[in-house]
Amino acid sequence: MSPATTTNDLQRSPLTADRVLAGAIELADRIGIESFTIRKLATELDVKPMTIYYHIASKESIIDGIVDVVFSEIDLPPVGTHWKTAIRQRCISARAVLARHPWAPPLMESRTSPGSATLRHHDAVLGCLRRGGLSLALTAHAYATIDSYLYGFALQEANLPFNGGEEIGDLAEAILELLPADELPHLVEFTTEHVLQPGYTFGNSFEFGLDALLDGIEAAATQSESR
Amino acid sequence: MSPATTTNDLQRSPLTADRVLAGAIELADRIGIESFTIRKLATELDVKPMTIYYHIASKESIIDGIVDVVFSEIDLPPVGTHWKTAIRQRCISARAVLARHPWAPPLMESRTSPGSATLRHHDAVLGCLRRGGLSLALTAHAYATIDSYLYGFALQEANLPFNGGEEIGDLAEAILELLPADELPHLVEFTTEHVLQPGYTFGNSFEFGLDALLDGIEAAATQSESR
DNA sequence: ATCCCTGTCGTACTTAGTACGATGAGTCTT
DNA sequence: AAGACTCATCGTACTAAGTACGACAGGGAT
Repeated sequence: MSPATTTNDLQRSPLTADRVLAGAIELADRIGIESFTIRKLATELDVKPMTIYYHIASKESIIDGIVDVVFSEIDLPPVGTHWKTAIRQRCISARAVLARHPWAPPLMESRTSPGSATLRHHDAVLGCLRRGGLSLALTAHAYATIDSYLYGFALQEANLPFNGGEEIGDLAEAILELLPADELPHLVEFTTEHVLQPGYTFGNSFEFGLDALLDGIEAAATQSESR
Repeated sequence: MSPATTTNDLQRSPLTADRVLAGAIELADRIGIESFTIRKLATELDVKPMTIYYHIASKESIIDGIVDVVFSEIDLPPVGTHWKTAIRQRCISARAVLARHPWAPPLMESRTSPGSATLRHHDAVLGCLRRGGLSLALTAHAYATIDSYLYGFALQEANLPFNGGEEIGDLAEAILELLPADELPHLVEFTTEHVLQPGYTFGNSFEFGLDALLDGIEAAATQSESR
């Protein structure tokens, strides 16, 4: 048997930086970013830890890389649509992406070396607002505000101590037993009469807030136009 | 010399959980939460690492504790004021507090065992909205939305790669050199014509967004009232 | 005097990031 | 074909950090 054709590790295609990032995202999605370690990633990739360091410089640069991948997954605001609609679509896409990657929100705004997908994303959003007629100053305000809402919402949604709609009851009841009901009447009311009601989901509030925000921004935009 | 009165470590009052938390906050403010270690905290408190573990259960419980302290620093919405004004005040106070403790935003919404100050804070905000006449459902939406904005903004503000108004130029220019200007025209325009202009601060956008949001919520509230 | 409680600490184990250099499999040159 | 060079992988080992376990000192209380 010729040594080139019949090896039993055919799937041993050489590791690449991209495969490291893909594996890292999968692992982070599964176990969370706090328990994410190079050693576990190596096991996941069927490789020894130090092999990873041939392809990437450090754990930090892996974080940089996967954050950029997350940005690349978010739909850009479509061109040729009214800015409000376009931004709305982009925000809804972003929320879906961030829900897939709950570890991402705290990281996305804290990277000091943005990747190319990140830069392209920001450029597209800025372009959308500018083409919509917003001034530079208003664009800055709008972008800061919208992304604050987006990341804040995703941050909260990702970190809720419950995930679907089952555990929430147990948790809420456990907390309710701990806390002095007479001192925290509104929290008790809120929990029992709203959160514990069937059908409640935190995520329900997303579009409410998004629309409130976009309306407010549009109002400010038309107002500053006519001034 | 009597051994009781003349010791040279008079300040050696026994360590308490509160002093551990206070020291932890100071240290985190100074060096950031990522480099915060029990060993450094021990040095700061002039004590050996294991002494800390007599007063607190784990590093995680320190985090729980200092997050609760941060909540306690935020002004509660004043009672007897219109909900919009009261919430506005509370948000402005919160932003100031979170700016003092830049490590806090990503943690505040991710604790599964909230402290008593945290619970009291949430109760006060919920009470403010309810007394303002908002329905339970609208209160939930409003609270989720407002806090999303708050944490998101603080998160971004805390993680900006610059701090005052000086380094921003260096950084922006460094990035500008790296990125292909013709592919990212809006980002280049935004950076050079707005961010690099004197007087620009990210924080300027806070009240703009806050008011846009509160206006939007108020509109939704009056609309659902008259329905 | 004995016992015990409280607060502090020394030692040591574990997990994790990663520096350094060795090694085997191609590939290229002469 | 033989040596040289590159690529990708890995073994070893150092360092930093969280923390389990138990020793120990000093000051009551019996």
